[in-house]
Amino acid sequence: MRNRVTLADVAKAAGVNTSTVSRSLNSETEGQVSAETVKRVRKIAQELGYTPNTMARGLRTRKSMTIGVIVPDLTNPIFPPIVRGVDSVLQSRGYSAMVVNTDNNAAVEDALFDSLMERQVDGLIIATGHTERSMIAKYHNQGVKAVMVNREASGVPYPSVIGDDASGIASALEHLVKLGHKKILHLSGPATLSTSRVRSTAFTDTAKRLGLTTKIVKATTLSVEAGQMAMNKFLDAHPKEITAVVAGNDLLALGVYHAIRQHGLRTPQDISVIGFNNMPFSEDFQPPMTTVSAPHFEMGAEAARLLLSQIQGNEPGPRKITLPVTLVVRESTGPVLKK
Amino acid sequence: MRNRVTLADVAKAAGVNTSTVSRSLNSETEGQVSAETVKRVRKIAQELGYTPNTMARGLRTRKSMTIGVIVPDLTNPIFPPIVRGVDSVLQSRGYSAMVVNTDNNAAVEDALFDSLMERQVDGLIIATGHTERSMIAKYHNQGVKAVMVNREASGVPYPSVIGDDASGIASALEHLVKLGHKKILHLSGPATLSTSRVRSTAFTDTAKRLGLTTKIVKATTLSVEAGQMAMNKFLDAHPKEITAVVAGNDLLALGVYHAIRQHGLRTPQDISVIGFNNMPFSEDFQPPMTTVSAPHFEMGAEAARLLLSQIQGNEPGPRKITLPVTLVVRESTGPVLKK
DNA sequence: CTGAAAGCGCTAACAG
DNA sequence: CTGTTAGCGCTTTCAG
Repeated sequence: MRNRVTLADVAKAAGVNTSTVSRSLNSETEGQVSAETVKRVRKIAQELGYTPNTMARGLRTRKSMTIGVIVPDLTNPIFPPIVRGVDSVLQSRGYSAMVVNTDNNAAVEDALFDSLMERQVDGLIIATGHTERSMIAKYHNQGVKAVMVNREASGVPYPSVIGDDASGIASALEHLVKLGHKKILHLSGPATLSTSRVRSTAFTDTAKRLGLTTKIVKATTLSVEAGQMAMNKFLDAHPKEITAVVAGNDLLALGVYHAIRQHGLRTPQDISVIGFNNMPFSEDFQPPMTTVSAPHFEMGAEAARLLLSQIQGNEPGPRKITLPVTLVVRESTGPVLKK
Repeated sequence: MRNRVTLADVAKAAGVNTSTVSRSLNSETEGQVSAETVKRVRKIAQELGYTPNTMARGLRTRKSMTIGVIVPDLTNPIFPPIVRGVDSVLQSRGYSAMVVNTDNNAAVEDALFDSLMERQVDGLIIATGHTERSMIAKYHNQGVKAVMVNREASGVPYPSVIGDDASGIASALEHLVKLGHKKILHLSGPATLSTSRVRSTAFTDTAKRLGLTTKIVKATTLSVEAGQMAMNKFLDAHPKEITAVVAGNDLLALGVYHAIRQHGLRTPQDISVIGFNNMPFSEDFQPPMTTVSAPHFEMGAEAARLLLSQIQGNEPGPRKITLPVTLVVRESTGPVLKK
């Protein structure tokens, strides 16, 4: 199967050496060849349908021109935009992305990492929130270039691109306060995720500043099911104790919707709900979700830019890029109703 | 950066030839080496942290162990499950997927295809519905192995894996008829997409069989916006002409929701709506969407299986695999209300 | 400006 | 059972 046309074929047809063909076809070296020859060689290559063999080239140049992108699960709607953002800058620079899913499983991640290394990826974009510190260390020890996205970077040797979660949580709480809410629950994601920790901390800090009465409940994973379960449990134990919940992400918030409904309550009349991420279609939920919008596509693009610059030799240092987020007010939040 | 340990390093450390190391490390050839040597070599490879170089191997074996997956847009929620399905079987067989997005742009697709060829992918999984016949021909002429997924295969030299769209549309219409609907609109996707055509035809056939009064309107793309626009236009021109709409997919159906709301009408009280795909979170829409559920993950997995079998030399022939779909009844459909 | 030659890391005959 | 020898297709000195 596939392309049998090699440099040698083109060389023979053009009556020149393979090195001349190579130089003619590569824009960085075509200056070393007479314009005339370049033109002729290119024409012949075209006619013959020559396609460079990336593996052969990579073997020689020690570059694969591919970037590994590690996500927990592509099925989680925040990742496709990130991946597409990554892709948008990679593609324009001749790179390709190889996306892998860890399903939040350390063993899987380990195997996937090895697989990416075997494929000689030139760098990594890591979007798994819970990556073990040790895993990151392993990457770094092996001299792997990487950038983290949607993940806190503290104490880690790689640059990272994140949304301004703290400010997002703050505006969520301020919005609720304006609506008259004073007793607010935070349904947090698991503490193993850096984003969960950041949002939790921001919640606590802002609530204190605003003088609110708060509760924090942790969900076991960032999923609708976990959110629903945790919220059901909370409502069972503390009915009518809160008037609003700020969820760790939209999936959790959706779980909260379900739990609220299961308890015969309504959103937002009985309990207001705010999500995080503004994932696709959150405007179409029932009710349309008030949520903090993070620029996922741009985060991916920025991460890719950072990585490429690192690959080109620019020492990065553990830089941290924070992109602004905005609260999108829809219909899952409303004023506190008097009883 | 990266792994400097090569076969030669391991060979030297073990006091054997590189070929012995190669044979020892590869499960298919380890039988050619004494068990003792295998054990020793593997141990040393392990200690040295040897990682095979896929590019070197691929150059030699003429296999990249990577599969190109061509989708229109990863951001469309039906594709992540397909990709994960593909991945699930690829991974277990040592292959990796390289996913690219065409954005339904022929020029982009062309460039992406070239890029995949340069990367020496061993095969293609094509999930773009509108791929030009000529593009497919190009693939085939180049001896590229491929399987199509979620796309009709007629007249095309590749096997394909699709959902049983016709039966899905039929059950949708039967469901509506049971609810008393007689005047039904089909909001179809663009005719350039094979799935749109199949569903359209099925709609017409079934409606005739059921003796229904129908209309068909075409949206320009499979998007919420296009669906909304087309439906708005229809409602402007023909208010109260229909009591239900069967949309070409969930995105279109969502657009229909919006248009219905914009016209001050309600779903399902004024107009019932049925989508297609049962995309993630369609149960959380407002209202929860009645839709035809297609087994996307399994479709991807099956496509990967077919492709791998083809790569292993099993002549495929233009086979077509149809997976069953099921109507999921939720709250966007209801009985016709008397005026 | 162009050719010759070497070699990236690996596997696959071919010998022994 | 193991070593020798090529060579996959390409880029890159090094000569000229």
